[in-house]
Amino acid sequence: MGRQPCCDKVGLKKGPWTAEEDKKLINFILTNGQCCWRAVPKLAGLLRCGKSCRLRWTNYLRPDLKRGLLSEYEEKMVIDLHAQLGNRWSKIASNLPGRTDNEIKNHWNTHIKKKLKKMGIDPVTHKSLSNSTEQTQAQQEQQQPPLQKQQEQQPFIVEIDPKIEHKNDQNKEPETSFESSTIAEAKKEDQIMTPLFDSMELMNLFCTDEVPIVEPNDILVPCAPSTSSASPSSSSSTSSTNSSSNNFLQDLLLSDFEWSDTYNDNNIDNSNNNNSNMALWDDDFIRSWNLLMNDNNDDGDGKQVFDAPLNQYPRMIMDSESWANGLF
DNA sequence: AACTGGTTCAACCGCACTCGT
DNA sequence: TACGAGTGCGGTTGAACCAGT
Repeated sequence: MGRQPCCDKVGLKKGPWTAEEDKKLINFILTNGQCCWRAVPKLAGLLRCGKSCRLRWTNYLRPDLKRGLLSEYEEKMVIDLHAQLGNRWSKIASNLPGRTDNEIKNHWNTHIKKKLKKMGIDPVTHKSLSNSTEQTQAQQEQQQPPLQKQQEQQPFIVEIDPKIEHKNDQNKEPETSFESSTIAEAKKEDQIMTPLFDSMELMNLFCTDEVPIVEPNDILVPCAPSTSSASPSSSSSTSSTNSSSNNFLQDLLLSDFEWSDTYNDNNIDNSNNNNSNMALWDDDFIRSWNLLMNDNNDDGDGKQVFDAPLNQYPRMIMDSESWANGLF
């Protein structure tokens, strides 16, 4: 017996989301939190399937998402995690706060794969490409040692968040021999997390899979003064945990802001709790939400840079006021 | 300016998994 | 245990964008 489609596809809209749809979805989730995705489109007044709504939210609208290309550091993490986990993008993403599996998958396919090939590394096996002669291999290794060698030389070891792994491994995970041996051994020794990098440790404490259900009272915060919105200089840089973003809440006069209990529970043992929170609410976050909250009624002052039919809102520009006034 | 080929990435599709009954 | 609904995941697609000619 075949599975029923996730939704009745008749009359449902497909393709790129419009700003209007985004607003509806955000508005609904902010008001009601994330509930049954199947019901979301109906309740939110969207002609979309629930799956599409979930995807749109998790991959694009979620407030904690970073924007922009992956940093070198993140790229390294992806490569190393991929060496351990293979194409399990969601697991890889769970070790990269603010990044989605889709984003990482795309970045892998478009950037990292090529880079590795250029470096003479097979992106699948993470070993030197076999078709090269030993000599050229040696040359390549001199120029750019394969991953394992790199790790020996400058031990960049991406460790998998044990919380995530243990959680996931409650259910059997078909693993390749390569990765299973690595991970299983690490588990045995119960030392998956080796704090090679403090920032790494910090980052691992936040898992995008553990993003709290966003409750309205978590997000409906006083709107940031427009001056704090997205200075152009803070472009879509990938490392959002800079000093300025660390003061983000203070900048917003939100010192009493707190995450929901769920979130706090997840981070209760995090001595750097503030920092991890900050990572969620950085400049990019404000900017992206500003982008989303643009009102179509914007009075043609040049902020709206997309043509109505295209509705390629990801690239539109606007200010904080529109976020405050446009949606609620 | 127009065309073309390559690149990027948001979104879709279908299968797998989890959970409740 | 079996079944169905809901959700998650990874592969794929296609429209938009970009660079070269």
